[in-house]
Order: sequence, then C-alpha cells, then structure tokens
Amino acid sequence: MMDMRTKFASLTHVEDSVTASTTHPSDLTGCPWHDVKSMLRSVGLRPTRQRMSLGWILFAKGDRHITAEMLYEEATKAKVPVSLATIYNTLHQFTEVGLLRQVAVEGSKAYFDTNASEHHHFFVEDANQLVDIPGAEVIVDKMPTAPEGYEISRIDVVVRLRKK
Amino acid sequence: MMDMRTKFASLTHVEDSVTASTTHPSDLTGCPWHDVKSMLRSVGLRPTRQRMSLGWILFAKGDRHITAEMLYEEATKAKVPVSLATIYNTLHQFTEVGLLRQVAVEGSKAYFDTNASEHHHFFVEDANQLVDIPGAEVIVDKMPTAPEGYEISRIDVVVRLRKK
DNA sequence: ATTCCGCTTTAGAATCAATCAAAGGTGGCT
DNA sequence: AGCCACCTTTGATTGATTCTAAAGCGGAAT
Repeated sequence: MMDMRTKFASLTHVEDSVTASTTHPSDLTGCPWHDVKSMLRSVGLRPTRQRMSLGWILFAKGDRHITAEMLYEEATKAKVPVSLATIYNTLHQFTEVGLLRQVAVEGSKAYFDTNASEHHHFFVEDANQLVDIPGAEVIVDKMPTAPEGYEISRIDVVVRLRKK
Repeated sequence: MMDMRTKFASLTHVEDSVTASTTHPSDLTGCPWHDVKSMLRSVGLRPTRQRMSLGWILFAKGDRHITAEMLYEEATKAKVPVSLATIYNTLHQFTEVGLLRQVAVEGSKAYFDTNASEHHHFFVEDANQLVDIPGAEVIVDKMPTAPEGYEISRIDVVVRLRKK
C-alpha cells in the first residue's frame, strides 16, 4: 500500500497535483480507479476498461514479477474478461512507457516487474522464481565504458540461486 | 571439473602450432580433431561425429555468442549434415558440462557463449547483439547474502546499450 | 445526445523457438 | 565381429508470443 503510493508519486509526476489530493486507501483495491486512470493519462495511454482493470490488478498488491499467463489467469479469476492478445499488448505498452520493467532471465517466458525502479534480482534456478534483492545490497563498482557511439541505458544484475 | 580457461588455453595453443603450417585462415580448421576429441572425453561425452564437428565449429573462432539457428546454418554451410534436434542437444550438453554458457537476455531465442569463464556482457538493444565486456571492467562490489537455504550459483551482469 | 474517427480489443490462425518420441545408427569395448 | 548403451534423426508437438481482420469503444466535435 505504502509502496503503491510511492510508486504512483514517482510514476505520475505530471499528475502530482491530482493524485496528491485524491489518494485514499480503498478497501479491496489499494489503488482507486481514478488513480489508474490518471496514471494512464499521464503516460499518454487512453484509459480503456481493459487497461484500467489490468493496471489495477498489476499495481494493487505491491511489487510482483508476473508473466502474461499469470496475469491472464488473475484477470479471469477477477471476472475481468480480457483476451490474451490484450494482455500482451498491455504489458508491452506499460513497459514502453516505464510502468513495468521486463526482466531477462533465460527460459521460455518473459517476466514483468511491477517495480520499474532501478534494482536487481535473485533468480531461483529450480523454481523459476524471481525475487527482488532488497535495498542496495548489490553495487556495480566499476562502470564499464560504453563503446563509441553508444550509451548505457541500464544495468541488469541477476544473482542466480540454487538450493543448498 | 575442467575449467574453461584450461580448455581454451589448450585449444588455441595447439591451433597455433598446427594450423600455422597446414591450413589457411579462411578454412574452418582452426582446431584439430584430436583436441576436440580429448576435450569431449575430458568432460565425459562420447566423441561422436556430430559433437566433434559442432565443437570444432564452435571453438575454432575464438569467443562468440551463438544461437541454435546460427550454429545450424554454419554446420550446414560447412557441409556437416546435422539435425536441429542435435544442435539443441549438443548446446545443452556442452552447457551442462561447462564448455558453453547460456546468456540470459530477453528476447525469443537463447544465446550460448563459447567463453564460459566468469565475465559479463554488453547487450545492444536495437541490434539484439551481445558483446563481451573486456577484462574486469565490471565488479560487483557488495555481494548480496543469499536467502536461507540457498547459495549463489552465479552472477550475471548485462549492461544494456542504446545508440547515442 | 449523436455521430464519427481513430485507437483498442478480440478470437483464432499463424509463427517461431524448442522439445519429445520412436526408430535407426554408431562408438567403444570384448 | 558383435553387442549394447548411448546418439542422432525425422516428424510431430508443445508453448509462448505475434499477427490479422473484424468488431468495439473513447472522447472530441457536432
């Protein structure tokens, strides 16, 4: 919940004046409809039913690592009829505008992280599970120099774990 | 366990002494047969025709980042008839025994690195291209503590690049 | 309100990488 | 030479993701 607000604040600079006055903890949601709506507007996406529902599902429960299939099932369970194609479209659109972050782990499916801020991950090899690395426990010390004509857009660190 | 360094050192060394006198650089003969054979034996894989050929193709040209499809094409061009299933089997077997390393980047296909030693990568976002980060230019400073019951098997660092 | 235009969503087909299963082939040992 | 466990092959199959063409909706203008 608190994470939610922090997230929203950072995601919707443009909407600070709006969200600041309207944020209140909602019973089930944790993320009021009109906040999702303004979030969408602030990134230039039309607030449609599906996008609102999916945004609500995605960001209501704090930081998560979710696949398209997982989101599809959750939406279905939540009686939000939405097609798989829309799930993919939405995940990609959200990623493009910086609401989500796609995490690269080898393996067939793509994971999306609802925490789009700079942070790194544990990857449990046997369970195919992603976990945030808390705080600033990892620090990349010597930043490599990017090749000529390129700039660093991001650094991903994945610490792979195996059962002892 | 045979370390990557050892394998590479031995292969390239012998290559230097043999190919210099018997072959042209344009040929695929950068790595004599008996070395691939002993490499395979040393990791406990039977030196079959296909594995020898593929090992030869893979390790003859220094460090590379290759996909199953790429290797398949190269093998075909080199008149080494081999099925795609065998390509996949071989890549996975080589990875299991530490001759190759699978690099985790988002995207549809899996990349295998013929340099299996501890090092990290640049990933050119627009071109979907992998490049080794030279030397020890990246250092993970604070190793995170693994959760209870787990141990760290490896740390992957991917520095994502975008055209300036 | 109603209309209209363009962005969205949809279902299902299509694509792509990767894996599997069954049948035939081969390496290495005696 | 011959055996047997391991390899390789073909073709089918899975699983994730993308594409396509048609129907639906958002919201600004009427």
